[in-house]
Amino acid sequence: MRNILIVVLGPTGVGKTDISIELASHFDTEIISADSRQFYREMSIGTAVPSDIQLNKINHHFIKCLSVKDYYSASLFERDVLKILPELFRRKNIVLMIGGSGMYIDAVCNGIDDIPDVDPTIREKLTKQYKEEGIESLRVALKLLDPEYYAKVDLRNHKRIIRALEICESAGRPYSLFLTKNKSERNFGIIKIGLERERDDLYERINHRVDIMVEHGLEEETRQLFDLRGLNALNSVGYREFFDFFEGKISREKAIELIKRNSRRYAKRQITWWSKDKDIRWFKPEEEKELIGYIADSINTDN
RNA sequence: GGUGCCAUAGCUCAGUCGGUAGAGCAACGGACUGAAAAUCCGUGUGUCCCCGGUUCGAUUCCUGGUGGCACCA
Repeated sequence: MRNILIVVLGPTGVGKTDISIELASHFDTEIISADSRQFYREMSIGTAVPSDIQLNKINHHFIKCLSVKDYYSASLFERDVLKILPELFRRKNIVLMIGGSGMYIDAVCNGIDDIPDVDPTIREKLTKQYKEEGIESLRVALKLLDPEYYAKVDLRNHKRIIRALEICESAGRPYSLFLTKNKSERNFGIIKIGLERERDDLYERINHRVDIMVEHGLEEETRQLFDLRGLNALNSVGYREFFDFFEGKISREKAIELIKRNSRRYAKRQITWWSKDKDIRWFKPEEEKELIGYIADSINTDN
């Protein structure tokens, strides 16, 4: 039987964790987390990592394996997942990958173009330029270095422009030359499962989950990370809002309210990301039997 | 029971000296290749409480309801 990676995705708060534990038990396998914030061991409460009970019951990978100080990326995730998969497939025919980080999931499923590494000081320099001279100066540079990308990039999004510029400068060639969009071949099958809920239901769960996080000590977890708040990993929902509270910019109540709102908006962005992926088969969380049946059928048909 | 005030977007409210309406928040839609829980773009979504009346035309003025609030009993 061919090896298969079963990807379970869905917006934040939809109930991925609980179902993934059920699925892993049922199919007797392990879980790869594809959540770009659950990687960090300093961030537990605010990222809703699986409970210790769940972690003890099922073998998890890529949970709390990094420090917020570490650099990480979708590309590194692709590399690291492809590195451990052969060993997992030696033990199990199917492996679960659960998460909500669309780009990370795509990197594993489709691959991501090979683009040279960049010296961090180049990005720092460009970021400084952006802050001091504004986005127009970045546009001018990009138009010169990579007119092709300039023509199609969102010229109001400084992160996209900085990314392109740092590659141009670092590689000495236009960024657009590296973007092949070719899909990588994988030597395993992939089944994508999406979990969905009615919007009202999802938002209610998100709001409630934030209250639970606060009860469980999110404020304290965040306070301990205050000095590191400039790090990218901490530019995350649930953390940035509390940092603003600690700095006196907003009230505690406002911070909690904003965590709820920003979580809802994040969920919407996730839904948008997956809306065009026709390979995803969507299920409601209560359709667990159908879901298990679908996976079992897929395993038998996929060759 | 009486008197007064109010009723407009999901919420809080503004406004139209009569020509079918707009702010904030919330919400909705979209983009996305090593920062992605990031970053960026777009969109008012409305029986102006209800039934009548006056008027060419009523969300606006008038009668009567209904609901809410306040005060007096």
